[in-house]
Amino acid sequence: MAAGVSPWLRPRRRNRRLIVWSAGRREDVRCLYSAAMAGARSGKQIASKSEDFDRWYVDVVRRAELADYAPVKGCMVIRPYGYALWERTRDALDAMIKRTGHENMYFPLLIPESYLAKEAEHVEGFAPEVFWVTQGGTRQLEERLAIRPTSETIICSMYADWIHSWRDLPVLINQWCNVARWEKRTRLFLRTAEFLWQEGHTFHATDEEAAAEVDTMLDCYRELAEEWLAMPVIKGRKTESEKFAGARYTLSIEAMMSDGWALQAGTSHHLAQNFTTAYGIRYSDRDNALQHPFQTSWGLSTRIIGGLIMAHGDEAGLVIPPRVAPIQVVVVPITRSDDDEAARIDEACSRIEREVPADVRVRVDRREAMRPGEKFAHWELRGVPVRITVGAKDLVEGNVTLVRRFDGEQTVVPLEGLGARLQSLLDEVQLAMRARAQGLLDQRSVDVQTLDDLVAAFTEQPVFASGPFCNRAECEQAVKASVHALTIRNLRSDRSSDGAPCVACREPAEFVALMARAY
RNA sequence: CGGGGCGUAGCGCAGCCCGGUAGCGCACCUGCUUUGGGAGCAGGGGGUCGCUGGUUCGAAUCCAGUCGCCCCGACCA
Repeated sequence: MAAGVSPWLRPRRRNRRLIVWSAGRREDVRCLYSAAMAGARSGKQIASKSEDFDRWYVDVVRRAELADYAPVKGCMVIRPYGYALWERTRDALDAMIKRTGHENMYFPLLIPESYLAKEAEHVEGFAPEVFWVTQGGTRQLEERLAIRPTSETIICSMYADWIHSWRDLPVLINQWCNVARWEKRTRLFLRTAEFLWQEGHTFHATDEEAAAEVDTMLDCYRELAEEWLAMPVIKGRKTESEKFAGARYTLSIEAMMSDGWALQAGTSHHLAQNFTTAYGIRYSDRDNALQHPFQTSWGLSTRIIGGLIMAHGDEAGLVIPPRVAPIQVVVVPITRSDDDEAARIDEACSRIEREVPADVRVRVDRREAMRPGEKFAHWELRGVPVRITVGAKDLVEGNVTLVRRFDGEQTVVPLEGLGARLQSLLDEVQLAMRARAQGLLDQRSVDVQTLDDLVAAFTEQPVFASGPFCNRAECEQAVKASVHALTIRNLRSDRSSDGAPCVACREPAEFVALMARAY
C-alpha cells in the first residue's frame, strides 16, 4: 500500500467484488469512485474542487497539461493535449459551419487605425482593449496598426470592393484565427489576452435573411455545446448594455458550470446595416437601386474549453465527453515480473488495440517505469472517458476490467468482443454526461417574480434565476444591484413572460431574463 | 485602475525577524527489488535566492526602487 493513500482505502479495496458482464447483462456493479477520488487527492496534484473551485480550475488546466502561462501577461501556451481537445471541438464546429453553406478564408492580423475607426459605436466599445503596433523594424509607422480584436472592420473594408450586385449575395464566410484584446483580469482559457476562435461574417439582401442567419448559427453553437461537449445551454438575447459594440442585437448561449455560475459560450450578432453603411458597402438590387446589405457575425472561442472543464470536472480532475476526447479509451496493463504472464497481458493489450473500431481513439499505456496506480491517477486527471485494465486475475477468466471516468462505474467484461462493444459504451457515456449536466441545470434553476425572490434564490448557492423583465437599463441596474456579482445573462428565447410584472419596476414585462453570476 | 498577498531548483515550501556564502518534500537521473489505486532501498544531478541600486569586510536575509504573478473590487468571448 502506498504511503500517502488514505487508510480507509484498504478495507474498501478488500471488499472489491465485481460481477462479470455475462451474456450482455451487467449485475452487481460496485462503484469504487470515491475510493479513487481519495487516492487522487492524496496525490496532492490538484486543489479540492469543493473547497477551492478557482484553484482547482487552474490546477486542472496546468496539471492535466492543457495549457500553461506564457511570459507575457494574459497569454497562454496551449499544450498538445489541450490543443487536441480544441482541435476536436473546432473540427466539429467547422463541419457545421460548412454544412450550413459557409466557406473559410483568412484576413490579416493587422488592421489600419483608419479602418477600425469608421463605425463609431464599435471603435468606442473596443478602444480599451486594442493592442497597437506603432513601429516596423526601427521605423515609426505613419499610421498605427491594430492587432485585430475582431475583424468586422477589415472584412467590411474589403467586401466594399467585392460586393456590387444582388447576385453577389449572400456572402457566407468564416475564418479561424487568433485575436488579441487587452484584458485586466485574465484566466486560462476563460479570458486571455490572445485567444483562438472562429468568426463568421455574412452579408444578406434582406433584414429577415440576416436575422435567420443569426438564429441558424446560434443553433450550431447550441448543437456543439449540447451534442459534443455535453453542456446544456440557454439561448437568448443580450441586453443593450451587454450586446456587441455596433450590433443591433446579440444572441448568446449560456451554459451552467458545476458551481452554478454561467459561462457565455458563444455569441451571434445581427449587425443590420450599421457597418455596411459606415464602410460604404453598396450593391444594385433587382430594380437597379443602390442598397446596403444586412450583415451578421458570430464567434466561438477557446473559452469553450474552459467551460468544458468547469462543467464536467470533478475532484480527480478533468472529465471529457467521449466525442471530443483526444484519447477515448486508455488501456493499462497490470504488469507482472513473471515473464509468461507479462507476455499474455501484453498480447491482450495488443488485441484490444487491434480490435477496436478505427474511429475509437485508444491508447495502451505501456510505460514500464510507472506503476498502475499512478497511471490510473494520471489518466483520470486527464479525463479519459474509459479505462481498461488488463491483469492476470481477470485474464484467467478471459476478462478485463472496465471503468467509466465520469461516474466511476466499474465492470468486468470478456476480452472477446470487447472492441465492438466500446463504441456503444462511449455513446452511452456521452449521453449520460449530458443528462447529468442537464440534471444540474434543472436542479439549480429557479423562477422568480420579484427582486426579493431573486435575493432569496441566491442565499444558498449561485443559481440560474429566470423572471419577467422589461429590458430597461434602470431595471437591469436594479437587478444587478440586488445580488452580489449578478448579471443578466440574456433574455430567454424559450420563455415568454405573458405580460407578468417586471421583477424590478412591476410594469408589464415582455421578456424572461436569465439572471446569474457569470465568468 | 484601487485594496491585499507572493517572488528561494521543474513544482510546493523553509531559511529572512537576529547578515557569515542555501536547505526540505515531490519530481528528475542510475542500479536493484517491485507492479490489481499515486512503490522501497541505495547512489546522483540540478539554484546568478525576480531584477536594479544602496548599506556592509560580507546580503536570500537590512534599506530604496523596479518588474512580474496571484487573490478581491470597476470593464469583457
